[in-house]
Amino acid sequence: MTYNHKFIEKKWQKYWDENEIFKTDDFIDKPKYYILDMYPYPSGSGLHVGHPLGYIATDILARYKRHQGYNVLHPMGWDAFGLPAEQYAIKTGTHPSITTKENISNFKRQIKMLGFSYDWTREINTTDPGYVKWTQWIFIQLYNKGLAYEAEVPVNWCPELKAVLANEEVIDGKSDIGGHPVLRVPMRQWMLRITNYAESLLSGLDDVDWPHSIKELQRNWIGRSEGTKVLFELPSISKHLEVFTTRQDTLFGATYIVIAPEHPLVEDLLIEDQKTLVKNYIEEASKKSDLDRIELNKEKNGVFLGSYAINPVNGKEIPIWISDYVIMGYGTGAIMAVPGEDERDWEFATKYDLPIIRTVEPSKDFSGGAYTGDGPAINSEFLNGLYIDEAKEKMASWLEDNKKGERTVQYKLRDWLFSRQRYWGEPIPIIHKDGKPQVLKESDLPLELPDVEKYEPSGTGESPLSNIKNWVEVKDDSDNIIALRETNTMPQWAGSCWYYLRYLDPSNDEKAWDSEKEKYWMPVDLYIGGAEHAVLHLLYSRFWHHVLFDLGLVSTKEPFKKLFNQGMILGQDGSKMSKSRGNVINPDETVETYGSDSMRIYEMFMGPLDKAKPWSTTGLQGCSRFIKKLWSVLVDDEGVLSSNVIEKKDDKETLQALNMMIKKISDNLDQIQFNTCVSEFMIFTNHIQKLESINIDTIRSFIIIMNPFMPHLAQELWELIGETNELTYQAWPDYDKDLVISDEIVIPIQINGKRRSEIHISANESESEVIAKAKSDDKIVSYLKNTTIIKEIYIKGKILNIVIKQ
RNA sequence: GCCGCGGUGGUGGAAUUGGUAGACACGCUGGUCUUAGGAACCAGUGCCUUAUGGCGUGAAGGUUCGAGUCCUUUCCGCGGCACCA
Repeated sequence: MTYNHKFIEKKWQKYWDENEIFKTDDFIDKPKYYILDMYPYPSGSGLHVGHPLGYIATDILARYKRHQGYNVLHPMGWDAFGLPAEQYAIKTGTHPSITTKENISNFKRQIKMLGFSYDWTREINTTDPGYVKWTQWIFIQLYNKGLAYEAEVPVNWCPELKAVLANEEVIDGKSDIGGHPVLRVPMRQWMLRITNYAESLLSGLDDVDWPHSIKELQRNWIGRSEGTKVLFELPSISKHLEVFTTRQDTLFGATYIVIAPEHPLVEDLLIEDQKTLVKNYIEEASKKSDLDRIELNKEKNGVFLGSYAINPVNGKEIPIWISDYVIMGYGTGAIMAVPGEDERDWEFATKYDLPIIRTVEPSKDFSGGAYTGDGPAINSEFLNGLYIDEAKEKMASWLEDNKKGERTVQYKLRDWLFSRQRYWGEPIPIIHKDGKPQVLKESDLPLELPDVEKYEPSGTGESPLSNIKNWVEVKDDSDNIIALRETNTMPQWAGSCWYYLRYLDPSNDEKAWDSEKEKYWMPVDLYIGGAEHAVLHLLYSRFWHHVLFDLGLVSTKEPFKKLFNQGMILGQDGSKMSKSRGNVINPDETVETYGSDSMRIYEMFMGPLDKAKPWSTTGLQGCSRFIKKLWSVLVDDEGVLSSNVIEKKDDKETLQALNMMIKKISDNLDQIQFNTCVSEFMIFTNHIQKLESINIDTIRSFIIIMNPFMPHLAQELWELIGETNELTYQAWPDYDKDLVISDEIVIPIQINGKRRSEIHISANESESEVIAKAKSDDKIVSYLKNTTIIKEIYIKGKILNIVIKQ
């Protein structure tokens, strides 16, 4: 009987469900292991085969850890607020909650057909009122801690989407979703003070086991740089201008100042003669979208304001210009230009014929413009001769001693724009009374979304909620004053900032989570998901977690101890899977034709989990063939256990093969290397296929170690060998150290590092025996004729190299 | 431009971390079986060459008894950031 995946897979999925095999209890007396997937946004188009890649990996590890005796928490849920459901609502009038519900049920069906061992009793949905309540509650904690505030800020306004986007949602001046142009428009927004946590978020990276590249990405995003704030006197208006620089050592070479067009002192510093020019320039600059700014990147433009500043180190008057290559959002929005040592300043100075003074002696072979390398200081009085690091130190001290500046640290990280002018998101739990914001009482949570007739944003940037008068207006009975609800909603990331905490206690109505449960389960031991969330979700959720830690609400500073990014599965043509390319592989068809075990092991067999690799249907067929082969080796034509599987003692070779496989699979699982595990199964299967009979105990161990990868097949075989204990909780087999080495070893013999022959030795032969044997090998004898042996290098059990001279 | 990652057969990829390069699989070739196709099974398959032998991990150098692995230079690809002072 050939392997019937349809019947067998359904049978065991039903069994797991009905018996709640994967339900996880809190506080039981086993070491805990929390293994988390990045939960999906349930889109209308369903999964393609790339989506479950990470879920297969976590499922394998979750099952492996259960075999190892861990209490495993492995939950799944839905990130269900978001734009697509809302845009669908705008088009069709269908309420997003209906679309969301349908999509979730389709996603759940697809995820379940792959036989994952989730504890579905902990399933969460970010749009459930019971979940929204606590998302809003956390917002209130942030607000009360002074980390949420309103501000009139230039935002990324996308006219096409009629929405304001976060910096992270804008790619090259276009919206991440849809690629529409994005403009800079000032609007009232809710902001979260993530910048207060810049240092904490940066230093926390040292304590987590994350991929090097993701840590670097976050470090770059936070963008810490050390320098000084330098005070330049402005004699014409009797004020000071603050400038941030990391190159205070070049201060003697600062020949002019550039400030951002939005800088508050522009107005004061502007002289009458330059007014028209400057006003025009500012207007042009403010109209530019991000896209324009990038396109105009090549040519720097600016205008002289007409006023001068005093260089604090030598008292010289230097002109003040404006240019949009200086941006208001970073540092102080003003720079001291040192064309001698900065390429941008060099370009600008050359264009407008501004003076250039070198303050670092370029190396002899240097022939360019700005010199950014190291060298002794020149033209810099008390700094002359000092190299950059020393000169920086000395200048920083001089500035501090003379009250002309101070050392500071700057970050690139900006505050997080937290409001969206949308319907389908968590309402921000704020009312505006007498024009002042107030948070809702905890007892008023959750603040649910009202029903609306039109989902379209108002077009002026206000959310559809602003049209619902009887929702927006709230009358307080005590004073009869009408207060107005906040009509902005939270961005999609809000729910995912803390969902991993809700899994710990998903139906608690009294608290967001029970603190004893939190202490038992946290931190997440392993978190697997796509690298595209490197600076969005992963930075935002760390930020919330750091705040919750400071509030004493969680017990660990970092939420995710170990992070692993799965790679993408590409189409058969090697390009990204997408509908427009027509190269999408549907998992429904794959599972229907080949079964979920085949799909699971194929996705693992394709290559390293973190690499991008193309789908191959013939490769999948190979895995399917392997499963059929394995089945036919162990099960006979009538569908019962093969008569070759018996009580007997296995030959040594088979025992070695088994123990070798156990060792390699255990080692590889610990290192998240699944492709080689699948090879091991194939090698072992090829071996036992040749045997006339095999010990049932060997098969029992084999079934346990294959279970994480091919759980349906494993369960069926487990039943066929007559086992009645629950397979999921069987102990992982140990390997016998003496049996992972074969008795007979092949030793290659090299002459001067080139392989010339090989000899067979037994494991315990001594060096001199091996050398003697090698020297009597026919080929080696001929190579050694008429030569002198200089050296013999023997690496035990591995290789022998004989170094000779002619 | 800056930061990070990577380049191994016709293809996906192995290689105990300095010790037989190409495990395992796909594909291909030949064979067995079959009316035929498919499936299954057996054998072969890095390149050049007649067996012998030589060459081979993007390229060029270096360290070493020995380099895919370490060092230097260089080329190419991918991901991220991008006037951040």
